Amino acid sequence: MKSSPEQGDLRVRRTHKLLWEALMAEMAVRPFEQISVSDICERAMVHRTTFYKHYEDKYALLEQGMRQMYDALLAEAEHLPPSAYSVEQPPPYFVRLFEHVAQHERFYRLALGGDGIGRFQRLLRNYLSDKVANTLREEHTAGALQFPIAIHAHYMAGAIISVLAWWLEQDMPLSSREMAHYLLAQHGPGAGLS
Amino acid sequence: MKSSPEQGDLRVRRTHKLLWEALMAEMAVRPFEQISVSDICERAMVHRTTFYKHYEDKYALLEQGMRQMYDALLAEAEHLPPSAYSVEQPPPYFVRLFEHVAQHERFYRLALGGDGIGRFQRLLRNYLSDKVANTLREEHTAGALQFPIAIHAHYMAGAIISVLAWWLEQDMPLSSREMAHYLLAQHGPGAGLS
DNA sequence: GCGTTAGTCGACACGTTGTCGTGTATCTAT
DNA sequence: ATAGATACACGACAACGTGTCGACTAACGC
Repeated sequence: MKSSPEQGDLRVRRTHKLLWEALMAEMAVRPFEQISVSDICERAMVHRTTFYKHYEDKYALLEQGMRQMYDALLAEAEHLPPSAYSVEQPPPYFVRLFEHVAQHERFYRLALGGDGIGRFQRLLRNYLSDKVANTLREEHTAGALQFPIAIHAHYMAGAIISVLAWWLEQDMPLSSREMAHYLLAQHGPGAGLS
Repeated sequence: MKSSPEQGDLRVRRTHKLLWEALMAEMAVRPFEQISVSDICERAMVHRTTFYKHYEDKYALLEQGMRQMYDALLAEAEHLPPSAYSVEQPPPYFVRLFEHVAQHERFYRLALGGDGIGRFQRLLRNYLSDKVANTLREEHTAGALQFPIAIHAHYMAGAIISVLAWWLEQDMPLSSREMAHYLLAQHGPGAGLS
């Protein structure tokens, strides 16, 4: 119990790390579809048979990485309600979101930039639209709805992701706080989620 | 000049059509990445060598189809300004947009649904954000900007695409006019593009 | 009708994929 | 520290998709 085992076998963790980083490096050069398992293994200096002992194919590897990034986001954000908001102070939830993206910049550049990773964008969009929908439901429980919550939620989710992508593409010229502020400013006061 | 040649060789047009429809049919079943040229040719009943005489690979085929859909959208929408708008009458530009998507439902289901076609979404997002940005620039030429036009434009573009995707996924429960109305209603009056 | 061109056919070398069995290094638990 | 389990490396393998070739046939446009 002297050294915390962190988790599992050291060799396994190393292999996973090597393969993931090799994939990321490869994706920075050419699109995912035309990266072969051989390419990944060669760069990772891992034998190809070893790859197949861990993943079914390259999609499984990508899926796991995506999943981990997604879980990290959930862990950071689950205790932050997106509703707490005053006009001058940008809501901590959205600030945190931008910080999270900045922190994992390399991954999000691949996921949201260029042709993007459709699968991850879908995951993220569903998560955000759920978050927004829940907030909307809490806010006007008795208030008359001018339009379906679902539309509003998907509208916001798409907008957020698009702005995130723009932010990354511009090499993050504004701070997370500024971006969070602008993001909600777009929506206008009194239009919900304010 | 009796029968209008439409364009070019009949055989070529037939082959293009067959290959494109085969690809669409195939994409309705399995994701694009794991569709082989052989699959497409088999379904299209076209010899594989013929495929390679027209396209470099399956990506080229997809690209051409995308391009044609995109050009069709431009042709329909270029003479419709997105700005002409009164609160009760939804703007013709957005109504037209929804109608266009409904008209080519099968393609847009593939492009925006599931994992989507990242490349096309990127094309569409850039087009929409340009459109929005131009409108914004015209509207308040002298008005003080509360936030960068670029952010606003990308915000709107992402929102529109996301709502379109939702609409298709729900099997289009609302009319194009209703959707266009809701789309702008989200944004709230006085928040630009109104 | 005649020349041109698209399409078919079979075959080829090449790279990638996924899966073996065997041997070796390295981790975990006692 | 040692013994047993397990991850990894290695080489080989068949199966498949890819992209290209030359020669033959069918269909189109003028």
